[in-house]
Amino acid sequence: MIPARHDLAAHGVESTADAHFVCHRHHHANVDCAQCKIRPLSICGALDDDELSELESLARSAHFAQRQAIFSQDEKVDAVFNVTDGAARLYRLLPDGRRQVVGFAIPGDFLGLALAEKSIYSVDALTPVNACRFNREAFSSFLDARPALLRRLYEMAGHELSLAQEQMVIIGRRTAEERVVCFLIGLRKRWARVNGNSVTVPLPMTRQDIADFLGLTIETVSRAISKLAREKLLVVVPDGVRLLEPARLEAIVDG
Amino acid sequence: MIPARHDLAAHGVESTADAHFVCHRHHHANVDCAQCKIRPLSICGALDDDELSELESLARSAHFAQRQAIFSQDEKVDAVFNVTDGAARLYRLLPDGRRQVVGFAIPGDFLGLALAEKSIYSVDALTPVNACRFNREAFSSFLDARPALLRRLYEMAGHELSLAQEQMVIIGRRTAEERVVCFLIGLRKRWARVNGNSVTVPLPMTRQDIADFLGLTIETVSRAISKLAREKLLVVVPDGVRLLEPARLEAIVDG
DNA sequence: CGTTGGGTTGATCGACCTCAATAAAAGTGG
DNA sequence: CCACTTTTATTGAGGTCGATCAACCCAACG
Repeated sequence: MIPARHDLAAHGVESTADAHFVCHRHHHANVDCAQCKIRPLSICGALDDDELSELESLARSAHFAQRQAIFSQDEKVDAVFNVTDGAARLYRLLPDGRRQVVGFAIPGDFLGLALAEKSIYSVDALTPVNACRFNREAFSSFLDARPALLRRLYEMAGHELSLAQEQMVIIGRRTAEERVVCFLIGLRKRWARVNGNSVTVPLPMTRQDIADFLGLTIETVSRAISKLAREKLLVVVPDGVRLLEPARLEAIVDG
Repeated sequence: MIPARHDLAAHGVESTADAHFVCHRHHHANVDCAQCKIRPLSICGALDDDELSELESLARSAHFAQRQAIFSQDEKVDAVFNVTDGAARLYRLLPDGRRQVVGFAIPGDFLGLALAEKSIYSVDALTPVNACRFNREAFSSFLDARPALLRRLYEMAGHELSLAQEQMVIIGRRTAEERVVCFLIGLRKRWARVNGNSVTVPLPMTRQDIADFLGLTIETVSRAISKLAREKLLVVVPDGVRLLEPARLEAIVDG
């Protein structure tokens, strides 16, 4: 049987790829890098003051409502984004509706890293998202004149690649429980750059999103989390989990 | 139960990471880019004549025997390679011996793309391998002075990333038979750049390697190939398969 | 207060894994 | 060149982890 097929409608989003052109309060506003809390986490951290102000002039602030599309699979990409607030999911759909989430974006993450003309996956907002928007071609040209930034992006691409390979190991060779634990530990580590390393891991995505990220079903994810809670390794809190024994969780994964 | 655990010994390689320092006939020989058949496929294709001769002077020809290690997981990387002949497997091991193959390298592929100090995976030769060897730090410096090459590598990294994400979809959301068909079609497409698009797909890797790439067991891979052969979609030939009906195979995958 | 979208839990089923036997290659040494 | 071993691949029988199907809970919300 075919695993994890579900209705395309179930993943429907409220808007199309270029929906970010609709007007919002903040749309087309310039950005203020000086105030930006996530600058050191993002590509902008690689720039000196002059470069930063140049890049700043290319950037426009953008906002996406929850569930709004940021990219759509197989469609043209005309802008790239640096996420400053909120979270998004990146996923690919098979023709019959099976879905694989290939990643989640949180503040500091760059969307459209490959600068490809067409997106090979869809991205939509899990929560309201604020981002810096760059015209793709303008950004690409800027890059050609700024080897330091290009180098930084190259390093980020290498990092993404290693995360993707790690995810292959998780999906290909780990048990359901291990997958869930890897996911929670990995996500906590990523949030740490934004939140400090709190033991509370925000989960802005649904169980279905987690399942589609881990190659599992929603029921299996739910059961795994329940089991971990029963074993007092974590507690489920609104919109997340609190890890009670990070060390024992780590042991499940690399023991 | 834990899937696909096997003895570490079963994957043992005959040599350590820096075994390429042992002498061979061609070791430390200069390379001759003018004679290189795979130049247009590789990073070198991005260079003009001046740049190429500069890069040529950094390159030394290297040879690896079958099963010899090229990189080792968690160990220092002091050189990167451009494969000119042969094939290699890239894989990660879990502490208990479970293995995930994250990719296969064929002529034209670059090993060490991320230029990381430590390798996150192991690489060893499936067949005798010839490659251009570059000192990692020297290559990295060369890169800083050659934005065009950096850009090319950045694009290659983006391509690798999209392959890795595609592989996530395959492992996470496809059935065993689909995985095997995706693998054969995808590999054929990659060989096409080297061999022309022959319907014969060379398989220098073992069934175990394929299984570890697809998140399956060797038995499941074997059964899937047998089934495809029984259905006259392919025939098994020494060291490979011949695809009899590529169109129907494609249909299994994107139907 | 009915509806709707998540989430949890239970019972059953099946795709793939495990275990086992055999076959076919590929080395190896005499 | 041929026994002998070792490695790799195939095939079968049976077991299991996670999928499927289904019921139910709960909070949000118009």
